[in-house]
Amino acid sequence: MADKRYRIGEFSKLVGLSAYTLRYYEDQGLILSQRDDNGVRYYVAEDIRWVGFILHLKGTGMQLNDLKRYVKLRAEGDTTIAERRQLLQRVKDNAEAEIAEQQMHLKVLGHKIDWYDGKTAHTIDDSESFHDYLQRFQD
Amino acid sequence: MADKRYRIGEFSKLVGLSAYTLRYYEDQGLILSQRDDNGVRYYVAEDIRWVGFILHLKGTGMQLNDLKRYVKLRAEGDTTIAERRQLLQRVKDNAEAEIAEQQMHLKVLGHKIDWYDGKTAHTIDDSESFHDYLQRFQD
DNA sequence: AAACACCTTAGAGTGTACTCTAAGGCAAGC
DNA sequence: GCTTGCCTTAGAGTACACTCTAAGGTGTTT
Repeated sequence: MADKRYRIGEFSKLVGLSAYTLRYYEDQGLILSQRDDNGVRYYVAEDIRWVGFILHLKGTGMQLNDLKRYVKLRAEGDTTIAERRQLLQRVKDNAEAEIAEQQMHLKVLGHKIDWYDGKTAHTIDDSESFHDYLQRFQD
Repeated sequence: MADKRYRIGEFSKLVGLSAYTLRYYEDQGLILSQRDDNGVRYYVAEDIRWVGFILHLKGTGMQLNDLKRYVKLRAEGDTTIAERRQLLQRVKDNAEAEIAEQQMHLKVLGHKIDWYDGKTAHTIDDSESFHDYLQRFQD
């Protein structure tokens, strides 16, 4: 495996981030790239995995600031593992709380859709407001 | 029930939106308010429920634009019920897809935390990278 | 030799949803 | 009579994460 080199255009398609964003992330310290003899960026397989992991973190709602802090800690070596773990745990707890809240809101939205269906099918009395209807599901 | 009137300051605390935001939402057509003899806004119990519902929709990730469209349709009367239902269904599908994605990302984040724990407790071999470790959970 | 892909710095622009200020004014309560 | 809370319009500011342009350049491919 002669460690294939990907230039920014190819890498961009590979990871699904624009070249702009890749340079921006590099500026921000999230990504590193190597350079060939002409100063042109290139990336290797390892970088695909790293960007992939960053995208997992971003996908949980982790913000750039926290991501930067995480990357900084990582660069400081194994002594920061506990701190990194803690940071990720906080992000995880946060994300889970947000999902729980969203699901609660979705429940109401689902009831509203059902209510429309009931009205349309006349299986819900014309006089029953959505607010009254919702009361039926107080659990 | 002499329909208690809430002025914007009190209402703001009640629904958890700043007075600025309430006026902004009114500008945007999401909320209506009534006025007393001096032109001062007031809200009634029904408005609490309406704002509550709006917050449920917002909480699912529905954007202001869609919210505006929804409110506009609502104002057009019963003939738009099918369209409203469709709009809400789209929002619901979207939200559910987003949650599913977030949960997928959260899974990886969870594994990373476990991996840190394994490293710290030395139950994961020093030589095993996170990427290798992750392979164990390919389901 | 032209087209193409890349490089740089610095800064402007985009979208979303607020959030606040300025500058004027009215009405009720202490 | 002063403070407090409200009113208006219009516009500026904030936060986040990009996204793009300008204006110059290098090196490779057709």
